[in-house]
Amino acid sequence: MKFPSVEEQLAIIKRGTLEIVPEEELKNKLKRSIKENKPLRVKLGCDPTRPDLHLGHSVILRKLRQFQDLGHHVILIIGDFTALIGDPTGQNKTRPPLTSVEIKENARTYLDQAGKILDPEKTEIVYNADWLGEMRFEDVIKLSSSLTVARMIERDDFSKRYKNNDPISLHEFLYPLAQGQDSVFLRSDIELGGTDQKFNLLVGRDLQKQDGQEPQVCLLMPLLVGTDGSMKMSKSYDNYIGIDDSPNDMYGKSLSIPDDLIYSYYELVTDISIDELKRVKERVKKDPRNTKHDLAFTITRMYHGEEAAKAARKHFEKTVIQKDIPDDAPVIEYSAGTTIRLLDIIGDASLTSSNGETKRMMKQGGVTLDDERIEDPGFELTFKEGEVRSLKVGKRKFARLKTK
RNA sequence: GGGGGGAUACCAAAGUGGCCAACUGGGGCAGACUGUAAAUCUGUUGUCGUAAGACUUCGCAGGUUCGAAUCCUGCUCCCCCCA
Repeated sequence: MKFPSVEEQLAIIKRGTLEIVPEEELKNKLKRSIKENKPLRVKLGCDPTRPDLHLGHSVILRKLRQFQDLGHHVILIIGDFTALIGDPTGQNKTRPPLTSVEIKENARTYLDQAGKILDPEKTEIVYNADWLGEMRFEDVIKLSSSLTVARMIERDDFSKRYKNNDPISLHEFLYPLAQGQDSVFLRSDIELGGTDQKFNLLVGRDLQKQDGQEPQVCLLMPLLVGTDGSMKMSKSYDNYIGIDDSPNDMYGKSLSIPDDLIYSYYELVTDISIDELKRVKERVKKDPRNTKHDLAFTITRMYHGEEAAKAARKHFEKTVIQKDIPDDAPVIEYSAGTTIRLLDIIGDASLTSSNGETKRMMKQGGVTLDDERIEDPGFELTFKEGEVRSLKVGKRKFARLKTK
């Protein structure tokens, strides 16, 4: 394997990266790696508590992929042991512990999804229970002597919880130490993480130094802002675009981001070249609409391929712009002569979660049958031979009513 | 070990015997508008019922009362302060 020059590597590594601590050390590591023809060990710990990956996670995973493409060695740590603690970073509550069965299950789905971004052939996967689970209480005590309480509680998340009279369990203090111990064990050269992970990653440096190792370089990626345009992308805020989302959802959700996020999405979650990125910057100002549509297309194509992306674009134009019902709407069949209330059809097909909700939607004008608003909850229809009607409930639920 | 406070719908938070299916904010949903599933504005937000109305819900289990989220008893869980 021949490595590109330090400058070329840096250009790629720095794309979208918020902070490199410290950059000088990274340069030295890269230089040495070229000289000795030895790949750097790049580490990412993942938390198998919430296995549904979204574009926010993809920012870091894609960065890892870039390291792989540059020829470096990537190690993905499944935090099966640390999941027993739960990363307190940014949390306002103690996390509920998971059972080991759940953790295993989650780890598998995590790897499945991460495999869409990383090169699975070149990824070393390790489980941190393998070494953390072996430590003796004595080792843990020694480890915990390297951090002071003052340093822990000056962290924003902890100090807030403390002030709010929210509980902080002692074991949560151990999380950064456990994560740092991973770096010691794996002798990592670089660790990736979101900016909110800065504290945890820096602890790794301390512990490595204490162990007599050369400390790792910390590479901090920005937190991707979610589709709501204000908070970080997260499943719990429901502002996320999932890696497993359907092409239609992916396309639609991508379009819903505010315009001023277009550039950073191109930078952080797509694979367009650095040159193209420069052009995007100009284009956003002149033509936000099409730039955003292209972004949605590019993202959808990355995860579902060209054809699916085209179909998703068409679907969006049809349903959202023209407010038509899509071709692939589910078909509901009743036999000829059946007379039934529309309310019951919607209920039977579970297009809403209760009859109350259906009625509410009807009252608010959200239920349409063949382009005609149905506001009367008692509305009945009779199925006639050979008839097909289109039903729309709310913005995004459709069905075709057919006579059997 | 001692003392104090708390548990209310998806979340936060009012309510302290009938006017409570429960104020308000966030979130969600719908409508209008828009290049957009963004922003904004408006409406809506327990279940069943076309409706009238009925039923279930305020940590859990009992009790008092014509009537309880609100009062009493026991239980569970949580937080703070002092040591």
